[in-house]
Amino acid sequence: MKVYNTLTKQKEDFVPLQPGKVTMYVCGPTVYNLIHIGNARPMIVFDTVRRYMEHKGYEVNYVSNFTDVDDKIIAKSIEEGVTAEEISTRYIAECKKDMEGMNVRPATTHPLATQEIDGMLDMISNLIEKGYAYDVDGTVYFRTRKFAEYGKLSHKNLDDLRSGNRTLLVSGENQKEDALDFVLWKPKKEGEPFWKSPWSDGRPGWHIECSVMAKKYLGPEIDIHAGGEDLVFPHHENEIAQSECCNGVPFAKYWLHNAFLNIDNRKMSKSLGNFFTVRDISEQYDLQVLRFFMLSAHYRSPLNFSKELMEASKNGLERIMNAAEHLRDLLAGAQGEELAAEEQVRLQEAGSFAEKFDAAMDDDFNTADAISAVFELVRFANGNVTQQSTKAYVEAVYGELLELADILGLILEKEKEILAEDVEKLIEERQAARKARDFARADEIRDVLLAQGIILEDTREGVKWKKA
RNA sequence: GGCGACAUAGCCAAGUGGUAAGGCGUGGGUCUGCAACACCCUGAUCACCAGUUCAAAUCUGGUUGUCGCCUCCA
Repeated sequence: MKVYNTLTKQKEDFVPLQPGKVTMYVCGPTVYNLIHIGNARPMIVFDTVRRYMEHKGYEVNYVSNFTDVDDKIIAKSIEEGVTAEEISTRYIAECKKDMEGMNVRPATTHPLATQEIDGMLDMISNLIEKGYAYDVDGTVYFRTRKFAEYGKLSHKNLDDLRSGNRTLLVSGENQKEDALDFVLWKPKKEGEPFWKSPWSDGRPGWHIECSVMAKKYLGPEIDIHAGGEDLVFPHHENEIAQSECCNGVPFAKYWLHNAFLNIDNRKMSKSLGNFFTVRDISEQYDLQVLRFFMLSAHYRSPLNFSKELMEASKNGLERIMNAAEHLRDLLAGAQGEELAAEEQVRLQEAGSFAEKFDAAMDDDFNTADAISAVFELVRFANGNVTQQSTKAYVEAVYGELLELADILGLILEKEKEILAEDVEKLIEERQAARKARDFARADEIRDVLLAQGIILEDTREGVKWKKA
């Protein structure tokens, strides 16, 4: 399996630190509002990475934080006149709902920054002791010049960064020894939440939390650290500095970053009015469609979002769902526990799609290519599985389809819904009318049900219905 | 200003040296009372120019264009 490592700017063979096990840390959202569809991309992409790793037999310890102390959360709490905790608790719950809708599995651990303050105090103290950090009037800064490898992840020329650095306007910032030094701890302002520390009553800087949580839950050295590409600098660069100076070992072996999601080829922003929350999308689409859409491009390519593309994704996903449903129908009536000779041959062909799928995923998680293998399997199933097929054969093909879909986090099984009694009666009446070749009445009933949001389809296996 | 990415059919999107996957959409056909599903058929020489090579979408150089990071940001 090859993965693209931002650190080395190339695809590398994936070799975990411990055979059979993968430790993975993914930077999670700051919970000051409903998550937007941009937040959803790393969630979906790295959830898929996790699923594929597990499919390959790895035991994955997956940690993703919620940042629950931050300027924006405080601003929101002041705006609403409630505590910061109330804001973060609310939006963590909402985020989990959205994740469920997108079929993003809960992490092994979802740590909260506010629950890890002690660990942060320890790490900051350690960095000060070693000379990697300094305290100026209660604010603690990381001394970037002391860490020779600073910049290795983002491949930046630090002198350019320094000279290009804008004037330090923020009060207190001019106390820094170097323009690139960043905050580990900052004193509270009036009315803000705070914790006691040797330096001041205050709160941690943004970067320190991830270093601490990754270490606590995964250890000082981890396999994969992932997040959005905007986090490469400064967030992940700073994490490396903190963790490696504190722990004395390389922090993460592989750094994975997803590209941004754009709207009409522009970055999503509130000021442009092209800002969508996952919740907005869920009002119009099953969030599975959003997931399918996100996986239709490679995670390192920018992806453009639009209504047209969502429609296309919806139709494409429906094709896969239709095939699965068709197979389920065939399975219900199929006989024969043993494959026919011809079926054994055909099944090898079907298996080639799973091989193609794995080959695509092995190549830096090429989900777009993997999806094409799923479509090829769908076409195979639509054309090669019939009412004459043995049960063993139908099961094998159906099982393969479900397995591939599950790696992508797509749920093809539908819960059986029960129709109201009067609707059932109308459907029966329509079947009778069709038998009597009273098509006018049959079509009339179909229109009546359509108005109720129920679509009827007459198939070889009988009448089917679905919600519009 | 510094650094970087990308440019493949109407749309989306794979494809890093050997002659263009897949999906959506369009049009035609088969099946079905019709519709839907499904199946078959339908489409590109890969931004432009030059070079390397027996051979390039794929390598090199240049041009044009789009985008991102350098500041909170997934």
